[in-house]
Amino acid sequence: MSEGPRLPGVEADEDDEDRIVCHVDADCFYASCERLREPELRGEPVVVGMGYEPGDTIGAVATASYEAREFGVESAQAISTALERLPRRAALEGEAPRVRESQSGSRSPSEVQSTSEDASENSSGSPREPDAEDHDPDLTPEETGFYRPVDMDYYESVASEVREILHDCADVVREVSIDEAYLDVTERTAWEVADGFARHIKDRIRREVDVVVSVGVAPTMSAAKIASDFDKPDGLTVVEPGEVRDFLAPLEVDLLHGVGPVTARELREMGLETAGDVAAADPEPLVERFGERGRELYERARGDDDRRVEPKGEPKSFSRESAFAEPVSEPEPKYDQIETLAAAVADRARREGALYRTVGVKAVLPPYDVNTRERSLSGPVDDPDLVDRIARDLFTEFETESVRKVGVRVANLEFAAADQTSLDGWEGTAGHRADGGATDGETGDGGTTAGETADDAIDESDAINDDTTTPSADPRGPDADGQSSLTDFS
DNA sequence: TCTGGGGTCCTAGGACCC
DNA sequence: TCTGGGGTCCTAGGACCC
Repeated sequence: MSEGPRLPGVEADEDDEDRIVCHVDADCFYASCERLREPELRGEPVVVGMGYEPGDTIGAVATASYEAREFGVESAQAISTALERLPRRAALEGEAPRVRESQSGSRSPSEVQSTSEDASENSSGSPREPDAEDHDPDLTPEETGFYRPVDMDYYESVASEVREILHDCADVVREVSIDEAYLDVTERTAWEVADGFARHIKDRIRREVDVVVSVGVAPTMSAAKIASDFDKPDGLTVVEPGEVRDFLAPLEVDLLHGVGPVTARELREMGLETAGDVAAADPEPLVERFGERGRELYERARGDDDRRVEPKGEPKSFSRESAFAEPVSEPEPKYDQIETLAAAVADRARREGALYRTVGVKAVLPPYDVNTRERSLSGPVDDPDLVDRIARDLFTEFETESVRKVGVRVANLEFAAADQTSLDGWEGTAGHRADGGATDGETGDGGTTAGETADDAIDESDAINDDTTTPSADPRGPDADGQSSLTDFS
């Protein structure tokens, strides 16, 4: 096997074949959540849009219910495109205001009330949406759907209920995203009854949270992932050891995890259409073309994957970005956005207890030209003003460009609570900078850290002040910020 | 599909160190 | 001063995932 040296205490190889890995994947999760609090949406086409406001036509599809997908609405599609294929139900209400009631039959008389509390904090809660377009007299209700904006806080609350069940069903859980997780259930079940165990997980989630999930069970993470996709929605697929390669063989290459449109096209150009083709191919050309990913692809296609299910570690970066309704050339709106995003990112980091050592910006120029710039500091900081100043400075390059989207990011995170002192000690001094402040013992003491970071902050702001030429972007001026940093910390 | 938002990992060149 | 090899960090871009 292509196994590196093992850490002491980890079991030997033969153990790997005995893992039972479960991949649990909620079906069109955001749409399911919307139906939880708005039961009238059950059975209807539902589209949840990101960057979308009720009644608007901007944004993109985050999730489309299966009913909506039948109209050709797809994930990541522009809302404007989705609306062409599936007009808003609201567009009918001016002419046929009773449509919804007649559809939902003898449902509880308080159906409108049930959403009124949503409406109070978020005007999107009511099923009645503002009309954005002219009514099409030829539309029937059956040809329309409901559009809702993403509400992550609510989805997160639902997800945490699901998560609780998952942790109850497995010793190790790796949460991949809000709607997806791997479980190592080796100690909880056996292959002969894995099917029933997976059924049990599905049933519990359905009963206790009223969310539908698809489950894949397999001896490896990659096969379990594909298995859970195999029979969506409400799927349950078990692939036992020894069956993996045959299970994968007929699948098209783009169903393999890590194969997107670009790689799929290149694989096809190499004459590899299915996972079976990849598994039977000479791995060398794959490695030559795709590097390590090629090797991985080859192994995964053969069912070889020795990754263990492990809990997810700390995040590596935080970012926020936002698109303009149309490309912007003037500096001010862009700097305003940068300022907002920088504040949001810095706030997030602070809430999560993260220090950051790198600040970056993103500028997307038409047609879709992604540019990133970043700068690393000599030590980790928690300094919102600094994030703002560095972000502005990095962005000056794009000041006068036409820009359709901007973003701000912090990375190289360090979490105060994390103690990994045993692994990256100070014996390899070569790689370390002279200051070494952050790793210099006493990591728990906030005062020390703040002191160190204040120095870094000042160094940085000085450097920026020197070449900041923006005339009047910031009324307070960079100097004022530098001063406040200094007084805050020292 | 004319393009949202939040992430991860990989690659490649250059700087810099030993 | 030139040459060599190894290692790490930094930056930019790209592919991919949900």
